[in-house]
Amino acid sequence: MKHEAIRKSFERFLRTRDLKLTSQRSRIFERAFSTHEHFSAETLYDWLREEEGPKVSRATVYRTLGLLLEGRFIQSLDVGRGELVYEHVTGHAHHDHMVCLACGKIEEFHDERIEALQAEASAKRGFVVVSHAHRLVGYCRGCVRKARREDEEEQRFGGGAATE
Amino acid sequence: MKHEAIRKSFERFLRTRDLKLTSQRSRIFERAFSTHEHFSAETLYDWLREEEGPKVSRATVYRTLGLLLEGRFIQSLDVGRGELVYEHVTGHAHHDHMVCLACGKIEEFHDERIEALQAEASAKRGFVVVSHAHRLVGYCRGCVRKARREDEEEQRFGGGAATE
DNA sequence: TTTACTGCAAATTCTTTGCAACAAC
DNA sequence: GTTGTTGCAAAGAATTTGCAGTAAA
Repeated sequence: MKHEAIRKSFERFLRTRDLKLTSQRSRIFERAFSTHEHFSAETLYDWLREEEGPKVSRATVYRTLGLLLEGRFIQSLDVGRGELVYEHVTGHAHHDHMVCLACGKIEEFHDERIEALQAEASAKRGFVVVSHAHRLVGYCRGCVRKARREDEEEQRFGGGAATE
Repeated sequence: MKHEAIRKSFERFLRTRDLKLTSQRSRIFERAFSTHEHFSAETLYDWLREEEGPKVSRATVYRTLGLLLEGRFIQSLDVGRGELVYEHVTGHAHHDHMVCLACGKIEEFHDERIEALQAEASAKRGFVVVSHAHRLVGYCRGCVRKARREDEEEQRFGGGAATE
């Protein structure tokens, strides 16, 4: 689905629920869908603050994210501790995540075979799946390389004690 | 690994880090490992409050959970929004989770084939996995049945509008 | 004009922390 | 005795909420 169609869908969503299309909601929606990055409520709030346009308060960001979530336009994912992170789901194929502990980058991956096995496991238990979260936590290729380089240098120059 | 051995391992863990085995830590450890249920910090705190023994404050519960986490005796999992939930990992085979939205029950499942595909996906991207969280969210068999029965009764007796 | 929306600041929820008294080692 | 621990209450971080003014429809 392309941007234009998604926006229409959001407007329809608001109308069916007798909600109003305010300039704040519009800005939040546009900003959230103009990126392919994952973002937290705070990040989105910061973006909106830096860019020009009608003022949007933090409370409204949270409230609108709630709406987008209900409408299944976006999806939240828990990336370790702390704040929730969002990504748009409409117009974006389903996928799972790999979260890098060092740089925070979130890579997406997808494997039909895993999905099939998941379906099999839940069917066997009579469990009806509404959504699923599949997250691998570790170190991405770039950070692993970087760490390896640093280890080598440490060896070469003789470093101090290893600290965390 | 059986209980006795796990406790020894915990004591060893404390000793290597020059930490002390206090009655509070001991109680928290014993309580956490005496159940196969998943628990939150608050739940654990409540258990300790109801049962008799040396007083344990909420702060100490959090601090000790932190220690157990560092020592990989327990593992945390994000079950939807809000608080973190813990389970012991030592002496317990690896598994994934199905979380029921209706009753909150957490079922465990495991499939070697999924693990293998996960390993394949991460290897392909040069991603080094430290841990993973795989969670299916939905409705368990019991709750699905219950909901179905209620739907049938609603039809039979003619219910009002469906509300959330 | 009606009904919903927004910003603000205060409230909540979960978790962490500073500090003085206290208990392992 | 030392050094790490505890409880308490206050602090923090993320998110929610009550309310009076404001803006869509």
